[in-house]
Amino acid sequence: MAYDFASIEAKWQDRWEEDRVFNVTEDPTRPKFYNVQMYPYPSGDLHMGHLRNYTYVDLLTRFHRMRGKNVLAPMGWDSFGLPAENAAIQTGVHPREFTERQIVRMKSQLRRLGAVYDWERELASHTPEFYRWDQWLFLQLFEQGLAYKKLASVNWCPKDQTVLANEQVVDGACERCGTTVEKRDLEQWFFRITDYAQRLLDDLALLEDWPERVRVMQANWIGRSDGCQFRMHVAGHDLWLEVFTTRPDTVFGMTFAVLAPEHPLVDRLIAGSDHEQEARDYIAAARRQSEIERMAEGEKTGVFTGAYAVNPVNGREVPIFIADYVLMGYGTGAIMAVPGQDQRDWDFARRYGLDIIRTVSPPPGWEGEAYLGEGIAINSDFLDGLDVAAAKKKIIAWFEEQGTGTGTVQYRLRDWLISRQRYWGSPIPIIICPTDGLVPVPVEQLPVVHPDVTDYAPRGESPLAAVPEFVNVECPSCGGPARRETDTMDTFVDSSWYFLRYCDAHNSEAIFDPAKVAYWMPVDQYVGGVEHAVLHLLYARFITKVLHDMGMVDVDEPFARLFTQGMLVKDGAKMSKSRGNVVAPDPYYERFGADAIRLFELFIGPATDDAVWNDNGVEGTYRFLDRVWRMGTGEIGLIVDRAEAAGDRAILASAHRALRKVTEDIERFRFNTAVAALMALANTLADYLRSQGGARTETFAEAFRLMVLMLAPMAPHLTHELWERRGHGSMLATESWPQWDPDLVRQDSVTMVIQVNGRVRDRIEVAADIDEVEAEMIALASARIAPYLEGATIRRVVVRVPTLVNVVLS
RNA sequence: GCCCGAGUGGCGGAACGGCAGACGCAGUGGACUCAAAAUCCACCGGGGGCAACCCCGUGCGAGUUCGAAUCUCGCCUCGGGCACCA
Repeated sequence: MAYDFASIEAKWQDRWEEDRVFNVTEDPTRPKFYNVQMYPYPSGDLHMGHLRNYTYVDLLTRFHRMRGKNVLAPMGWDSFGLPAENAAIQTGVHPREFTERQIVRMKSQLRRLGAVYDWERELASHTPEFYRWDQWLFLQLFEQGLAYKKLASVNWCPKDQTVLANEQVVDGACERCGTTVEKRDLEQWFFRITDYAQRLLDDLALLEDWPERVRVMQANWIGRSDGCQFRMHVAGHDLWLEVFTTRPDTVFGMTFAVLAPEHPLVDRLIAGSDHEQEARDYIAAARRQSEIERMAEGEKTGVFTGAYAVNPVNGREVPIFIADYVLMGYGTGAIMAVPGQDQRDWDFARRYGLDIIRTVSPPPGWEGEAYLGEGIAINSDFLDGLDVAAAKKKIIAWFEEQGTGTGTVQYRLRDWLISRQRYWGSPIPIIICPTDGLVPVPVEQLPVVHPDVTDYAPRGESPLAAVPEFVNVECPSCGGPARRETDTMDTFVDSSWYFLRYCDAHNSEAIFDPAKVAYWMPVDQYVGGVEHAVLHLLYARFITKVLHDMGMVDVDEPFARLFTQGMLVKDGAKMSKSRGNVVAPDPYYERFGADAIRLFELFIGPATDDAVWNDNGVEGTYRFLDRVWRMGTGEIGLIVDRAEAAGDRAILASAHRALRKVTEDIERFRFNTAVAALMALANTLADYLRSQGGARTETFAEAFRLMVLMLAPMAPHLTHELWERRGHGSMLATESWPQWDPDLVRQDSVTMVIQVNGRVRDRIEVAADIDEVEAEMIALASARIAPYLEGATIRRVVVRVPTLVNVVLS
């Protein structure tokens, strides 16, 4: 009888829902397990690559549930964002309608996989019930000075007609559409994430159960540099130039200084100088270029200002240049240039014929250009003879004594730009009043809801700006006429706190009840793609810390354990709609069923690694499941009066060993080997059945029962049906995960390998508790190794009981 | 350029410093069948041998060790992250 997966799947998907098996509440008597998958953008159809992730999370939900945990597995939708809006531009369909249709579709596909969630906590960021609290959160940050608006040079995507956060610019292009990003000076809203830079960096150390590479990526992104900021007098001007350097120890080697083209002092330095026109042309050219164009030049270019800076340590006057290799956004936008110890300065000095002075002695035989390594200070007056660290310390102390400089720390991290000039996001709840400035929308007026518009096309400002009844309001403070802010928030604002909202998803009085959050947080297991290593994961950590500081969340870090799964690859590329290499699951559902798909997704390779799609793989796991089904549903034919046979203890032992392996493998996210262990067990049981002439003994029934329990989180439909049919109970999902019996797991006899000079020459079955003397005796008595011993001298015998003896001959 | 990973059969991959290739896919041969599908059985890294067996083999080259896919060093290749960040 073939396995009728279609009706079995439908039956159990209904049962899990009707019986509310995975709906949970706070229960202080049981350990909790908060299991969250990064909530998806509702893009509609799931392909095999997506199903891999959903299978992992669902397996964890079911596994931990069976282990007695109070498991919360919620699901929601990251449902604001550009795809719905771009679809609206093309079709005129309201983004809400489009989005909600996609959600319905995606939900049915999750159900079809057999993925279970506490759907009563479902949330979607595009709903006023949700984004009301986005806006509330914004106002909290605003009150604390953590949300602010400023004129800044920002990244602008000309295609999407909106600004982008630094984190959303990849290789100088828009992360979403790939268009080269431009720089524009615009008034924009920022979150002051830089206030948290040090804590975000320090607390990475607490995240022991995060992948190392994600922590490294975040640390690099935050980019702490310890250095020194000092000021230099501009000769002949009443001006001082502030520079930042990480190598203050090399200050005696400064032969010029450089300002970024956007530096505010530039104007005054060049005014009236012989070089004024040349400098203005250069600055204008630099402004026209994007950052990647600037970099693509390769050669470092610049222009002399005509002014000189006075090196505070030796009074030497050095020329001040303007060059676009110095960035306004980092440090002070001005540097001291030490070509002897910095390759970029070296390149520039060579091009413009500037002096090069070495201040750190390179090792003998050094033939490179700028020397960046360790060494002893030279040509540096009172620093001479010191190593780099000591020289840094001494020169910083010197600057501090003089009052012209100080040791400082710089971060690469910039404030998070959260304004977007688009429609489909949370409106920023601010009113701009000519008299009172930026006035928060009173909390009781939240949410600020999108008005419907007829034209979604981006025009450099949000389509909301075209709706007078939305824009024109009374100032809540003075009652005078005012305008609403029309920018919406970056969707990463939504995703930086949604996992808190799941804890109390329907609270209409507050963002959440801190007591409920205290029960569920932190997220015990967070699962998602590594592409979020610096975006979402950094923002979520930041917002959690802000809420922690407000006393609303007791934890300081949101995600105790992070798992970043590998991607599914086909034809040499990540499976994705845009690449056109997706494999749709439908034919596989129809031919092999959800459990076979799930099992293949688990089996395909290590969960952390990218895996290559194989068209025949699902059929393979289907064959395995079908074999299990046939084994479990054949005539039971229990031999009750049968004496225990030799193989009985062996198959029980196999089942218990598999149980230990499967348990440990799941705990370590080694799902592929867990599946392999179950396949091996099924093979063992099949061999046993054959040896018994097909009769199902009680021993078989027990071993089989264990196998069904182990398989339950992986292939839930089939195992639930077998469990019920075999009379074990009506709901496998709530059964306890079995415990292996150490007596059965223990091996009585093992294969001992006998090597001669490290090469295997014989294998002998021995008792597992054999002692070293006996092992050596047995080994040396082996007929197989006798020929090797002839005429040779035994130099040494290495014995590792009970598995190995190595006879070393001279 | 800097910082991480990873290189094992035809393929995906297994392997506490101790039997390389578990498990599966593909393939080959066989059983069942009028035939096919499904299922079941056997084989399945390369070379030699009738065989028992032997030799070679985990990207390349050294090293440590009784013993290395695994540890160390140096290369090569691929993937990822960062990148005029002073």
